[in-house]
Amino acid sequence: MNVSISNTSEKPIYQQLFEQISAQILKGELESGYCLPPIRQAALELRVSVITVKKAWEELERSGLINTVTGKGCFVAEFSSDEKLRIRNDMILKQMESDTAYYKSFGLTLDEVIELLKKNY
Amino acid sequence: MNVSISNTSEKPIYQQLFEQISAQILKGELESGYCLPPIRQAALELRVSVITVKKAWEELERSGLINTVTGKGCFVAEFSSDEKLRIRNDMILKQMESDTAYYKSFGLTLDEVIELLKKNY
DNA sequence: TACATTGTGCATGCACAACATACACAATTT
DNA sequence: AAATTGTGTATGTTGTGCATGCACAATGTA
Repeated sequence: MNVSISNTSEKPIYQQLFEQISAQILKGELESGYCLPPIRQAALELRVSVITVKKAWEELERSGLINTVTGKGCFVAEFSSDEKLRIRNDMILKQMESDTAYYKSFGLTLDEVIELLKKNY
Repeated sequence: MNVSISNTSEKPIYQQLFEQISAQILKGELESGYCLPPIRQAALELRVSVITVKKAWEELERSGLINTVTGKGCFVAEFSSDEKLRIRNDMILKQMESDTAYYKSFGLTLDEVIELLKKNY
């Protein structure tokens, strides 16, 4: 469990959790079959409610990233590297769509965006 | 009033309004001194509540983009092109910071991000 | 079976978005 | 001046989503 949550962030806690665990799975930091910590333990560790953790785990389940077994635990799903890459790109593209919409609304060109990115990445 | 709002968007209506009007002012589409439509008329036109419009106008006021005069109306503030550009860049940079944080969390390099941008902008 | 550990379901509190309505102030008309 | 119209403002209500605690069900182990 290598995650850090911010209570001041505008993003809901469960979403921060979901995003960080997702990234770790898709980057390969958490291997297939790995058992996530029990929601109670995670909740204790992160100082949030069990339900908040559960909600994040639910999102992971719905995205097909983990398999939940009542009474046993939550395990990172099995999928190929290709599949992993596809899911990662889907997530990133979905995010990028809304990002670019914002930039476009201010009249930015592609080159301007790239210029700003180079300065701030 | 050339704005379009989506009731299904995850973003609050007042924020959609704020972002679109902001962009129009900073792009120069709405000139200094221009009088925004009365909140009642805008509300009627957009089929939302007066209060939703007011909230968006309040954000504009707080950002220094308009001046509100009770009984008269809301007017686009006076500022130089330089100032306009500065505000625009501030808004975009603030957004880009959180965007890039997301990309980085998935382990994307700057080049990968630029590649994706070129494909989808 | 008995018990501990795991995830699940339900009811609550709180904050915020959106709404309808009524109010207060300024400009105009009479 | 007083009344009317047009403007933004304030109050109170409703619905939705985040976060919570506690009791329940399913699984594994002694």
